[in-house]
Amino acid sequence: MDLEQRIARRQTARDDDLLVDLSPLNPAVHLPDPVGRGPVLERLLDVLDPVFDQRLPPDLAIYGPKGAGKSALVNALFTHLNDQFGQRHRQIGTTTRAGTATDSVEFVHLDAYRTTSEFRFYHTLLDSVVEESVPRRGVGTETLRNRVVEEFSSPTRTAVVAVDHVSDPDSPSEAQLRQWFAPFADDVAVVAVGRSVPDDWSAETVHVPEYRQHALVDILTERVSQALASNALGHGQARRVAEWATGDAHDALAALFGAADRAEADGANRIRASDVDAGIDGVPENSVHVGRVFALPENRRAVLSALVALDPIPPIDDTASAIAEGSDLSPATVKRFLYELAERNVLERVAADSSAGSGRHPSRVEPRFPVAVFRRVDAERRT
DNA sequence: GATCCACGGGAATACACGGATG
DNA sequence: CATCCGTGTATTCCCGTGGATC
Repeated sequence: MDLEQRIARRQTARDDDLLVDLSPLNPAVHLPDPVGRGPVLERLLDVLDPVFDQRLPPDLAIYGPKGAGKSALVNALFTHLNDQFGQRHRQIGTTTRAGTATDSVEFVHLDAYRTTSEFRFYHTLLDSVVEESVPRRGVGTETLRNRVVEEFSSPTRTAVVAVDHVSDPDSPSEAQLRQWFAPFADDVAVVAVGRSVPDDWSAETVHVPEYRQHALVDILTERVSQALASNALGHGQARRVAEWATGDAHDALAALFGAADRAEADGANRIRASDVDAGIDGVPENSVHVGRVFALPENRRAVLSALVALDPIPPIDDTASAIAEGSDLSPATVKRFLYELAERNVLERVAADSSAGSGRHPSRVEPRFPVAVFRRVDAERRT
């Protein structure tokens, strides 16, 4: 957010308004400049140093616990580096390959949650590297792969490709990714971002430790200052949330988002202790990152959207038919999706009341992500 | 050059079987 | 044992694309 936007937001926000703009409290939104990450950034720049001589850096694994800001770091760093080196994209309307190509290194940030098949992998990669749009249908995986290889066969074209969320159960394995990268491995440097270093990783590694208490408070304070009217949140409350979150920025932000959402709904002009309680309460233990929920395919998100509108959530069959009612999916399909989402830990199956008759008892699904954040952000993107 | 159609990947749906439960 | 949930998987459907055909 630039200064002009901030001023505009302040102008439209009246004095007694609690909220200026909730998006800085959305854990899935990355700020352009990470707070309090100087040493790690230095380490990353050390490893990436060859790009300053237009050369490819070594492969790199960035690892650290959930909510430590790995994605935010990579996102900010790659955005800046691309402005610096990715000159190719600045050439307007240039699709010719020969002649205009300059020595440049591109920085591509992929999300493994969204690149679940070989086809999607090549599609996303190609799409972020070429100007023209890449067909999503009617074209074979091999065709896409050949086009990617062709793109990178140009001697001046190289890229640093970060793959976020590797070695997660729902992501393709690192070995799998290796295989997909293999046809043009000499022309790209791979940055694997995840909770741990992939097995058999022989290249560079950079560890991103979890936030210290005070660092997390700083982050919360910074984001709150952009999101809420001044003095809307006491310092003690920020500390309390940071303490509860034990270094996990995602959970802390989600809790504050929920607190602000509730305070606003109540017409309060500041965040009260009870709002913080409720906000914390609205973040499940071992919560799934909301960004992951938003990365789900459109129809799954629509199903979740309808699910969080149900209160209370009935047993699965009733849930499925209630959701199917307002969509063009059949109840059987919705049910299938719900089980699939539970399998992927986005939802949790819990025992529904078991007093009913014979046979196996149905269950119910509960969200395992911060519902307040999802609900509000989802509603916004729908309008 | 216009039209047609087979192809490909993925999503939706159907279906069947295994196993939990009383 | 009867019943019905959960899950794996086969099948159908969808829909752009690009080459074949005329």
